[in-house]
Amino acid sequence: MTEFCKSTSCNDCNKRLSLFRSLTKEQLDTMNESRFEVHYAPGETIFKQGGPLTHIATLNQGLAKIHMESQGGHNHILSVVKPVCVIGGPGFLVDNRHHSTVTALTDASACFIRIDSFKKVLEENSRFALDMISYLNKVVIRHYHRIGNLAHKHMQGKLAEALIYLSEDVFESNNFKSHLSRQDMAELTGMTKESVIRVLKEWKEEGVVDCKSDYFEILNKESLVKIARVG
Amino acid sequence: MTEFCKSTSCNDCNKRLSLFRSLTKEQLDTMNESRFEVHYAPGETIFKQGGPLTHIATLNQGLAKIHMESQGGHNHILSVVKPVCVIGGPGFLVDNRHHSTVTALTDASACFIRIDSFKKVLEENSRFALDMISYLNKVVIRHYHRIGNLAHKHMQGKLAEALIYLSEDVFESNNFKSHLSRQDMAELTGMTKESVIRVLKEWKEEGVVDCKSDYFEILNKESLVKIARVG
DNA sequence: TTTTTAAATTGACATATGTCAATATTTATC
DNA sequence: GATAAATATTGACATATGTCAATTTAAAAA
Repeated sequence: MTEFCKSTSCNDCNKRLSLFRSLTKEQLDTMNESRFEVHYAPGETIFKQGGPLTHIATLNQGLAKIHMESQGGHNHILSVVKPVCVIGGPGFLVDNRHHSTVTALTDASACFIRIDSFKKVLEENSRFALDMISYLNKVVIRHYHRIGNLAHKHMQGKLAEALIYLSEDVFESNNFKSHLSRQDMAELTGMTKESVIRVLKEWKEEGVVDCKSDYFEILNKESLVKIARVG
Repeated sequence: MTEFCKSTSCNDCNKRLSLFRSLTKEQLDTMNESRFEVHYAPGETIFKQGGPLTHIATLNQGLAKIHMESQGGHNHILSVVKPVCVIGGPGFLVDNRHHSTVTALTDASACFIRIDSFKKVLEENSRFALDMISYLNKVVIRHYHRIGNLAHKHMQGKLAEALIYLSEDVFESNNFKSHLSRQDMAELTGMTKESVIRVLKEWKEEGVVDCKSDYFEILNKESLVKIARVG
């Protein structure tokens, strides 16, 4: 059990999750004791909103969307995540419930760690706890921007922000296969799928962004950034 | 210096901030060493977005709004805070910058604690660190709802959510003096001030919410909740 | 008080964006 | 490959909501 903990590294790139950098071998073992891996097909649910939060998970392979189902039947995607990341959920140390649903967009695998193991290590290792606080603060900063975008922006601004987010934060490339349907894009931006289609068409004609199915290519980043800023 | 730390209690109600419940006398002293109090008049800036985050503050008296200035000249209010609360900011342990501006809405006083003192205590006291993680998770949960509201709701739904937020989370009463202008209400909901006025007028006629200046009274909570849910 | 300034309100109007239905295209299933 | 199902696209249309200017009211200053 002292072997390199799979739950902290990506199956593809073997990149270590920076959040876990401060853990000792013993602490990794503590988490490993309860650790198990699960594989998912596209569309399968990893965590369900409202369900009990008994485990923290790390996404080790594939792509997933974190989304919320809200009252009026409207859904919104909070983020798109790739390996290696923690998909714990903010119910941890609060109400032990999931506040969002996590769904695999591609074939994916996740490692589950019991929350009591996770908590134990947090208590033991103050460096790890500070890293966790830093991680959460980064999430909050992202939410700040998200709220700003949604509150006072036109479709073009919101969609531009979303594409820049996918390009920079998720796929780290100007052309990428998003694995997101038009409906998903709508739920990521707070628009309707028809509006997403119209703006994408407009940009295709203007040579700003090209797209075919769920494949996107940002042709004129400068324009897109300007659109995102102006709103 | 072993006297009861003002920075962790409200000057009015003397309520202790639950986040600080686990601190020992020595740890309170550590924070007290660098602690100082500042008084503000309405409209004065406590923290400025973009400025250096050198201190964490606790709001001990008065009311403040946490808001963002964004690119297109549009502002949005993230939250309205009352004593006792931490107004640290998510730049802590990230980039040590402020990501929002904090402005006093009434006469207010805040205690400043140097971030190195704060960090030192977080490192020493794992219970405190876990409380901090719990606190941040609660913030994230609130943002989830906020994002949901902004993304796919009509004016009525958004304004209803805002009034319920003020009533339940901030003022804990069905009638309250908000200290918020119509413009502030607009920035809290992602609407224009004109739209805020129109919806409030509509509700006044229907007997759902009464308001005069910045004083609000929720007359029919049930209706308001339904409006918020339907969107 | 009077004067000045800021904030709130109202109305007319433009338009951005959602809704709905029809069609086309892609993907899945047999 | 043929059929069925899901998804994407297009167009016509309604309306919610922002914009702008004028007016009223309230607050601050003199």
